[in-house]
Amino acid sequence: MQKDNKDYLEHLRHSAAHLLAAAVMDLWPKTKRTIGPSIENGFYYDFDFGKVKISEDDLPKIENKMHYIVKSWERFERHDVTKAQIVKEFKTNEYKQELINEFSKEGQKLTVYQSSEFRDLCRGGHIDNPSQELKHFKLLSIAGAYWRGDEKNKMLTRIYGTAFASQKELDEYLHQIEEAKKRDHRKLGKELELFTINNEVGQGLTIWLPNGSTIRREIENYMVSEQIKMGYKHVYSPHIGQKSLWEKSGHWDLYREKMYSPMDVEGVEYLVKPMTCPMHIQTYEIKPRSYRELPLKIAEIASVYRYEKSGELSGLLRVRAFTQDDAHIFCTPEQATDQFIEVFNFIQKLYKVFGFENYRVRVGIRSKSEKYLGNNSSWKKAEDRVIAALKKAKSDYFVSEGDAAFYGPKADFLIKDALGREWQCGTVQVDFMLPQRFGLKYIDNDGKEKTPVMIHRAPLGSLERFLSILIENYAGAFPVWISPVQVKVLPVSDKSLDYAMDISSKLLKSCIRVEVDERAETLGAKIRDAQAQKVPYMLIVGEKEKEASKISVRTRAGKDLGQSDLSSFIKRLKDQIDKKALD
RNA sequence: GCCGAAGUAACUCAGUGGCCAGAGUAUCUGUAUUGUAAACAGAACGUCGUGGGUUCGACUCCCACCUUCGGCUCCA
Repeated sequence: MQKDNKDYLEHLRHSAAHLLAAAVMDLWPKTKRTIGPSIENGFYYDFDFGKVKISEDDLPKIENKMHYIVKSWERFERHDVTKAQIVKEFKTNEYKQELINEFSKEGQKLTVYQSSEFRDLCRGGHIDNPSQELKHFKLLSIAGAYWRGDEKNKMLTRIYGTAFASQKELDEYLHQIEEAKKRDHRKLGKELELFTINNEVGQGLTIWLPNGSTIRREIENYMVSEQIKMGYKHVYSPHIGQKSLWEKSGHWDLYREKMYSPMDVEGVEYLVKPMTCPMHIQTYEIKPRSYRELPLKIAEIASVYRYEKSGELSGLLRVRAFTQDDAHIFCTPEQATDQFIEVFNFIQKLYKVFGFENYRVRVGIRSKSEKYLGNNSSWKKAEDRVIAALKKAKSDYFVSEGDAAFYGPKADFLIKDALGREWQCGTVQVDFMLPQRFGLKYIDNDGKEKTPVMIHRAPLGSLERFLSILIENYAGAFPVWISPVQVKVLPVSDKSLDYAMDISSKLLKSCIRVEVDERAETLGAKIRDAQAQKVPYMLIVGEKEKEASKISVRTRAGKDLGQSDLSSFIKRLKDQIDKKALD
């Protein structure tokens, strides 16, 4: 098999997982091993260590053992086994027993793969000769993981590692991880003074600092103006509302664990809003609606509050108060597909503007569970509608069972952060349930009352999450249109400070975000600091520029663009801002 | 919430069971007035995450808690 082949890498990593298990069993013979697949960037193996505590300090020891064991592994031998044989072999391992029972029930053939002394229940997918090929691996971390991914099950110890065909590729991968950490939005958020999350305010609660607020405001303004062009109507709604609102919507029943406890206001229970749908429904209900008004698109940049378990919080990626670029489209059933496609295309357009190309679309449909409202036929209809719309939009997608909202199927946009982790951002959801529950109606052209369809959508998802990925994507060097400071004026010495202030006020009048570095520092230091702040343009002004009534332009890429006059610089900058040029 | 790790100055990080815990950067003061990535000097800055315990003595050892990080579960 070709060594640069994706399957080869999977086989290599799966083989490494076997080797990891062998090393662990050698070091801690009482351990119960479970499963060890290859994953996107490596592999893992889950163990039940019993009473033994394993920590990251043990990883080098395990790695050494792996290097030792692999020398005697010249092949993976396949053995077909009967259920009776294999049950006996793993008689003290309830996890393997569970797998064996399941596999044999499904009529699968049971196979064991053996290398040297080590045998494992496995369906195959290995490299030919581990002693020759399996040399370049590293164990990376330890984590807890529930058996079969279920919170109700016992927590096992998962050991993560990675393996490559060559040392060079392994080193490159490890280097790449180190590089990615430099783009971490939490690190950049501090360095560039974008936001702060501290414990005085509370876990998962963001304060946007001036720089971050500027970025956010630009994006919000852009969203609002684009949506106005598409016929959206923007509203404002309160942050709390009576609990009965969410009882009516069904959220209280199905989503309660995500909401903060009700507060008592003069004997009536209120909730801090975890989502805005019921509020927007009120805007629909103010008067009888005609089919002529549909689609009615109600939008709001809306802050919502959801309880996330403390261990789930992560920088801006997962917070307890976040802001959605929310909207609800009320339309006729006939309009639903086209409305869905319009939203879908809008999201794709937005992501292009922000420079995201590597995202995936996940279609969430129901699973066999109790957590959904409504009956089978309306669900089937809605799911078919979403998939038909995606086909019509000619988009690639993958279907994921169990990822539907409780009121309907949805399509989510998944974007990767610096470390390659995927996060759900944009979402479009088709909803036949809430209009019914709230008794929404419109008068159709035949004079009859009908129930509209609702489309819930948030193209960016959460501004907090979207911005964190944006920060990492740009490594803090934002496109000019959203850069907190677009131009930094650097006087060569105090002598040119007046001229610098003059330039600055002209830029301000042209609505350019500008700052003057007034410090009595050397020019070199001023440049260095402006560079560290990733300011797109530095204007260097000294005696020469003052004399010629010009400015010298330097970019954050370190390019000296030479002298130009201010008006042509402003014109070029404005143009770049208007075009939302990526750089 | 669960598993594992970490927490020392505003930031990045050294450090040792024993005088008063250090460095660089940032801050403040002074000098230099500077031409495309770091001027020089001085000053100030710490409940060593919090609370208990062991000890003659704890930043260091033990316990509990808090927060953060990597995962799991959950999710925008």
